[in-house]
Amino acid sequence: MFRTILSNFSLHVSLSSQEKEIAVQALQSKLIPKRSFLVRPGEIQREIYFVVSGSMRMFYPEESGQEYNICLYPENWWACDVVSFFNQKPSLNTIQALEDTQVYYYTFSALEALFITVPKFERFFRILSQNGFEMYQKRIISDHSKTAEERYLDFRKLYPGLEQRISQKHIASFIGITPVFLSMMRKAKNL
Amino acid sequence: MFRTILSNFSLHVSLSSQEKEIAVQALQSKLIPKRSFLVRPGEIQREIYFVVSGSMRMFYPEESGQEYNICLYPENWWACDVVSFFNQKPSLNTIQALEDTQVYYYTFSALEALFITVPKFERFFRILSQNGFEMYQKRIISDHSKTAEERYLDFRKLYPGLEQRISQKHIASFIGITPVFLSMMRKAKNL
DNA sequence: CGTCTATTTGAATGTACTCAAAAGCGGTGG
DNA sequence: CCACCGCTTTTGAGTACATTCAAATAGACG
Repeated sequence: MFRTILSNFSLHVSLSSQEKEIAVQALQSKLIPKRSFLVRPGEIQREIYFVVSGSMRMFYPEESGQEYNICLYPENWWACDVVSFFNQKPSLNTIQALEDTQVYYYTFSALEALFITVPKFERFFRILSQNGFEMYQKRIISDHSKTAEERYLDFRKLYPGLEQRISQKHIASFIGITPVFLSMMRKAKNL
Repeated sequence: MFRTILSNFSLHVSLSSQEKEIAVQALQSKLIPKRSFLVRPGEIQREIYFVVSGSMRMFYPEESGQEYNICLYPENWWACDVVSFFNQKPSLNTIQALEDTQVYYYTFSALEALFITVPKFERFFRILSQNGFEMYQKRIISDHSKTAEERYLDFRKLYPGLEQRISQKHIASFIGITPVFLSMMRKAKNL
């Protein structure tokens, strides 16, 4: 049952079976219906989610009503406004389920407790944050150096198969183009 | 002498005079000549720099020879490839002085020692990282939502006065446009 | 089935880029 | 200290990439 999350932990730390047990005990789980929200601007992110199935997005809702997808979270991704969660300060963003989504999650306080009992997890989540940091740095470079087509292909490499599960407008928003242009491009280039 | 760095610390942590003393003792300082390099791709970032005067840039050097400025660091900024430094893994980027630059710095091991004697500094540098994280997230949204002109004005707000000290091609690279277009835009709009 | 949203299509437009050449500026050596 | 060389910025013309607006079509959901 906890196979996927345990193998995710093992990407960065190696755990004894006892440590695995402790980590798993502290987890909670829930099903998030499509279109429902986990965090909204002004709220503090109090939980960090591991996506078992389904997918979510984090977006910045501009005053104009425009939404900018910052990150997509399919299976095996950790979904969370990292800045809000680790500083327990209000989020600027919204996290929303794009499909019915099954998650495991730690509350902030459960995670604090886990850090004390099994300090390795501090390392794990530090690496997780740093990977996010690196991913965003690369996105900036990619936005400055690549065409929409290249960014679309990068999206498909980063999130294999996801393009068949979520609407094109969310993909367009993620790569920073209009849905209209994504549609034209896909047709013109047979993508 | 350490006024600027101490007031920088006090943005996020409050320190006793003894703690200040310890922090300052662990600092080293050096002068980095214009155009010289602090980190190069493949090297591990072993020091974290506080800019006292002058300025530096971090850029990603593409195979093609093209360079993409990821961040600019004038006075009172901490300059460092965060990912390389905190994980002590090879950097992908280059850090270079844009002017003769005076810095204070901690080596990685000096900082580790400081974290043990004055744990508050762990908090300080965690907040520093998270601020970087947040800044990059905002850059992505900005790249997806704003025009070159708006991004140029944002640049000038973020780095007051810096536009008179560094070459336009570095500004253009930072905001993700060509130097030619920056020049045209500044003329057309009297910026 | 009907409504609402998402996608497609087309035409016109705008923003930013490329290429090329000229002008400006800064550092270096004679 | 001046002259020259190399790099940066400017200027102009032509082009490409991506957007907007609008209307038609297709899909999803109650």
